Amino acid sequence: MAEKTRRRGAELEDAILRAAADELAEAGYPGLTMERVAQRAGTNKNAIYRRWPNRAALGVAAYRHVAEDRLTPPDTGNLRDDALALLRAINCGQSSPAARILRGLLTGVGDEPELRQQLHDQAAEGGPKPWLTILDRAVARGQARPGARTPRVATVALVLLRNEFLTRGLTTVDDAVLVEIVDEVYLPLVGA
Amino acid sequence: MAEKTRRRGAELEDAILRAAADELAEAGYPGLTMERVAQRAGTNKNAIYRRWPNRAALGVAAYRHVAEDRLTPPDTGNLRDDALALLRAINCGQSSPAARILRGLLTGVGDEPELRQQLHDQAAEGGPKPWLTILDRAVARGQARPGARTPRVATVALVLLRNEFLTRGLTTVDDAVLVEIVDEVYLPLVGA
DNA sequence: CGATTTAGGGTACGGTTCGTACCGTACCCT
DNA sequence: AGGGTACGGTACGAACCGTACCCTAAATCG
Repeated sequence: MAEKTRRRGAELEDAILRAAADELAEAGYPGLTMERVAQRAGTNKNAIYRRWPNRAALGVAAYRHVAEDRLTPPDTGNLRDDALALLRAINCGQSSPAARILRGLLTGVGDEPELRQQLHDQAAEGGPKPWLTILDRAVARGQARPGARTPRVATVALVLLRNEFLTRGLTTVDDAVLVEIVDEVYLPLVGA
Repeated sequence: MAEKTRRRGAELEDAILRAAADELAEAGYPGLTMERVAQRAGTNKNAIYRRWPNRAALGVAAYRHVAEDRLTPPDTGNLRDDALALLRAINCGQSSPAARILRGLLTGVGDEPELRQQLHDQAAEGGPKPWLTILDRAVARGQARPGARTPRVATVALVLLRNEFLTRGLTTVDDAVLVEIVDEVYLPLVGA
């Protein structure tokens, strides 16, 4: 009968999250179906609903699994190149399916502030940490003013890029836009 | 029987759009249901699907119907107050229930690039024009550098506020956030 | 003024998906 | 060995989308 042993606990949970992440990558959040996730994970909806209360929660949890690859902040010795490298990594990089997924999640989470908070915190494209890192180095080199080291200021370029994704509905933005964001906004904003 | 004459054409279309806009304002895009719109408009889904191919198209059309009021840029004689006034007008949405609807649509219209394009073109909280207007006046007063008069730079505050709406899922942002956006980002960016 | 065309009203239906409930069974622990 | 827990399978109700069908009011035209 080729019966494998019945999975339990963490092993099964991991399989579910992996299946959900695959579905997200293939069909995006609108295509994330509980039944298909269950089938792909070789289990049933029961095991899913015992862990997450609804589809949105599963989606957010699975997104965690996908977007695990943190951006490692570049260190070119030049703030402009660092910022461009970060934007390009988000834009072209492997996280471009992640952008689509994130967009779908933002639409689907609805009125659940807790899930939105999770998305916003850890979320999206590495969060504020890499930006604060490159800013710290720039301040040390005298290329940025110390007052710029706040999350709001540091992530302005990220927010502008995200805005391009959201309003234009694209998964990739023209490189000239990245240059424009850096040269017209980011450097004048944080520069000394 | 108090039978009113059967509505047709533009009259019925107007009633449907009005009902859809009301539903959008109350429950947001996820709560926009064809059957409820039909019931609220005193008709049935038939009349709706004869005019719009699907739910998303109806949502965008309903937004169009109520989004006429443009923001008139304030003129306080002070760039900081002008910018705050614009942000507050968008935030409170008192100028238009349309703003709230737009937020719901932006978060709710998922993977339909055509509709997203329509929203982005015609809409978006007044667009860059009022921001360019207050910047022009500020430049004339010596409160802003001339190079800041580009759409990308001028609308940074708007984009940051929109980002708050989208990532936090709120319909209203705390006023302190507006002040932070203006003082930490906008003024340092455009100031001379 | 009567006949024809058009468009709205009412309703039912298929398909899909969410989320829940029930029941039998394999696994873990003591 | 025995019990509690968690998994597998399945069926079900509810909501919603989009479509189909028939009937009727209204506009249009001969």
